Amino acid sequence: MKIGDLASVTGATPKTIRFYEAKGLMPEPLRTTSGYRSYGGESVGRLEFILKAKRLGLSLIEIRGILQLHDAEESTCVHVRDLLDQKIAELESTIDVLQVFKGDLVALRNRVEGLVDCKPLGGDICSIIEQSNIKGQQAVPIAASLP
Amino acid sequence: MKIGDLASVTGATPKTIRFYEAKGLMPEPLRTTSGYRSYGGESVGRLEFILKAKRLGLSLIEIRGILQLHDAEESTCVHVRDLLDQKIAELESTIDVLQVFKGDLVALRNRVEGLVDCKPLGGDICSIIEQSNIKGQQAVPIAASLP
DNA sequence: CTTGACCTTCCACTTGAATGGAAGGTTTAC
DNA sequence: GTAAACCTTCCATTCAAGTGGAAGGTCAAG
Repeated sequence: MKIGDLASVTGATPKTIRFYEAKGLMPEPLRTTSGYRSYGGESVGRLEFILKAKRLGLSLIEIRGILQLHDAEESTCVHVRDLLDQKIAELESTIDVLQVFKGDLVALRNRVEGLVDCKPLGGDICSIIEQSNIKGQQAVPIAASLP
Repeated sequence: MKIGDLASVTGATPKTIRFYEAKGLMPEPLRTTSGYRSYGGESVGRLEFILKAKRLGLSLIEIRGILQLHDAEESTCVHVRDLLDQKIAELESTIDVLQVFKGDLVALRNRVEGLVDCKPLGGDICSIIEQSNIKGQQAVPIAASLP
């Protein structure tokens, strides 16, 4: 099975498969005499596992950690469950933050409901923003990339 | 006012101020004879505006758009309100996605509650992940960077 | 006069997960 | 036998919003 076959079976691209190999997620496959990567059927499972784990929100680093445990023939179960717990906790905290933030934005938005022309007096640039009072040091990243 | 003064008044760093200048958010300031940037008081307002807008979750590109309207002496109000509406809609959709996703993760987590050793049979790598069935093509980015 | 705190420009690096493309070798289909 | 479709490696680029650091100029205090 060549890299393009593995790619089309799993829905990945050859580029991505080589990238996962370089990152230590996919093992180095056998090569044909001409140097082409040659995969066995087990590679399909491995790659599908990676893609599935990615869909669970695990990073490539985390997935590599699981695969290394597996490759060392150690149980991955407890480790993976801890990872899941951690992801759930992160999700909860993210959702909380976003909800508070959305509340702030909605409040600001409602306050400026009727404005049509707010060309500000004095040196101000935009009174909507200048009258905002959002706490926090960092921007909240919104919809960075979603499924 | 030198760049370090502007930085300490606003809480930014000189690096960041130069960066905003390079990106077209801060105008090119006057220079002293020795080449030092020399800012007037209006620069404080401008930079504070940028920092405030960032806290509202606007990107530097979006902020630059507002500033360009302002610099062209056009009203920014309707534009900014639209931006706010858009951010709020994005937030809502993000929160929805994260909540569904968290539900999926919790369900999966509960299903594997009692497992201690899940060394999988056959060619499987980790039955927790292999028994997952999360839809969506992309990973969900969790807590990428929060305030 | 020298030390240290500023300032200047420019270039590279960070994170994460790939993707784009060049230059060249191979295999398959007709 | 040749053209298309693959494959290889390697290097650069993407996105965002900066940060790190080097090499060198300037300014104020003591």
